[in-house]
Amino acid sequence: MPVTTAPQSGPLSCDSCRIHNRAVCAHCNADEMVRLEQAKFYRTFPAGQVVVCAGDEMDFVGTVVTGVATLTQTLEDGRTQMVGLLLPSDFLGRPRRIEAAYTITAVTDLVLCCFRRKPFEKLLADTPRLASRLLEMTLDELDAAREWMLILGRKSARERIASLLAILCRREAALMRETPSGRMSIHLPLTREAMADYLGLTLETVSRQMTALRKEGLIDPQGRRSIIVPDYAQLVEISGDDMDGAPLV
Amino acid sequence: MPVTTAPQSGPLSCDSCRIHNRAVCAHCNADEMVRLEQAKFYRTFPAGQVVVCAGDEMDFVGTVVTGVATLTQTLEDGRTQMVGLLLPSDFLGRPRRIEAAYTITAVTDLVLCCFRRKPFEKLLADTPRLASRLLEMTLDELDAAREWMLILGRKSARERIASLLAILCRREAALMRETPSGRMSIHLPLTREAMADYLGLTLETVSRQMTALRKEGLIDPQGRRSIIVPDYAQLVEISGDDMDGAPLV
DNA sequence: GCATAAGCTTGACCTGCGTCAATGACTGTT
DNA sequence: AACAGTCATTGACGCAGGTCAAGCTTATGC
Repeated sequence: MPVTTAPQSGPLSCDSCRIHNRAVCAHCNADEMVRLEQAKFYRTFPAGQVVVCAGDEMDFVGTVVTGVATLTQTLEDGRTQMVGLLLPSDFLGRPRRIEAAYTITAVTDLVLCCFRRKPFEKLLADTPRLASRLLEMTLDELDAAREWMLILGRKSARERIASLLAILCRREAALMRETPSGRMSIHLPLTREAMADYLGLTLETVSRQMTALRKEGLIDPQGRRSIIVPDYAQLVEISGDDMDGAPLV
Repeated sequence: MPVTTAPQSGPLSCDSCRIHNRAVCAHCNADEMVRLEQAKFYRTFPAGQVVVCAGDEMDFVGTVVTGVATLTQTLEDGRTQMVGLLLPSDFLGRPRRIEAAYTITAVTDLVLCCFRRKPFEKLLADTPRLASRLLEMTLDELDAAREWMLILGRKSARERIASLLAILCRREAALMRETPSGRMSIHLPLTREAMADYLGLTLETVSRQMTALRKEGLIDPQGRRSIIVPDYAQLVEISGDDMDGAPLV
């Protein structure tokens, strides 16, 4: 499988790391960063590759540096539900757990900043600032999961699509340290099938609703991986939310 | 509103606390427990009462000592989704956040062991064992939320009901420090409407599926708040899971 | 260039669950 | 006993979204 976007792998320095300020190491001081830098190592995965399968042993934890990965759960008969979408700065793996609870898949080329699990647990115990940041991030993830539960439990297909696009807008804006508004252009790394797995729908339904939104002028697809949202507020309007939602990471 | 089960409120000692070993304070040593004991206070709520509304200021955090509470989210048009079910030993509130993100409601008479938010944040910062336990509990809640997402996104009504009952079996067993198996009797504190809010269904659908499961002999309701499960394994069977799921808290 | 595959769109049809509505069961009150 | 209120059950009906199937677009390999 060819690597289409060159992953920035190799020994990056934490000084120049573009996700440091949002990652698990964000609150560490200089001394602590030295220790982290000594223990870290990078791993890369090409688009489409499985990072770990649910149930497999996972002897590392890490942070997404570039690319996108998904967490998915599957029933015996093949029904699949995405339960996490990992974007740059998101943390993966769980301290003190050996077996992976979910299947992690690289959906684009992926660069991870990793730590072996045991040494990371030691660092966690010795570095309150690291532990406190991890708690904060986990609580944010829990909030995101709960917003997602509302989508899965109570929203129509149309509202679900709009909700997903709105979430991606907010993420995109957060990266630029802005609040989402007006006309926006977002990157959509997911296939229709991945969107369906995210939203608890079938890929046909996703496709139909995307077509409908396009025809109504609510979205304007640019090629296969990018979308222009002419009016963010309008998107939120039809997502069913009343806009006062927490600033979802 | 009459109090039907006498809440064990009043100044309980942490020594005799029946949920200590599963609560946020579980890993604290004697010194730390002294400090917690000085800061704690109990609050009680009668069944049906709202503890806090989403968006309201919440100046405390706490642990469920006895009773059951729910976290719910609501869309403007009234659609409601439960996003958390708080049983004894579960933690509520979020350090460093003032506004409640969800509506918390007592579904039975409820006793909470509370701390004012600010002092608790101080304790968290000074007590690694407290912080580490809170992280562990939050990660467990995140796992539970993700299992729930699979239910909401991909399971049929029948499977959802079975999943909920299986989860309650596991919780019931965990309380007794056993693994669920064979014939079990579980307490069901939720109304049909609350079950529907949990499962992303309507109360009519819940009622119909409960009737169907009863007629098939998979459950045997005892009055309105209690159910006998003749065969736990069979319940898991029809829940769609393949049984190897994580031991869900 | 063509071949193959992966992903997307669209149509026709069907079904599981939601909606609306009536009735029943239980509990506490006067 | 009669009642009022809450919660649960059951039926009739309709529709949103699932299923199955065909064809289209775009990308990649030879």
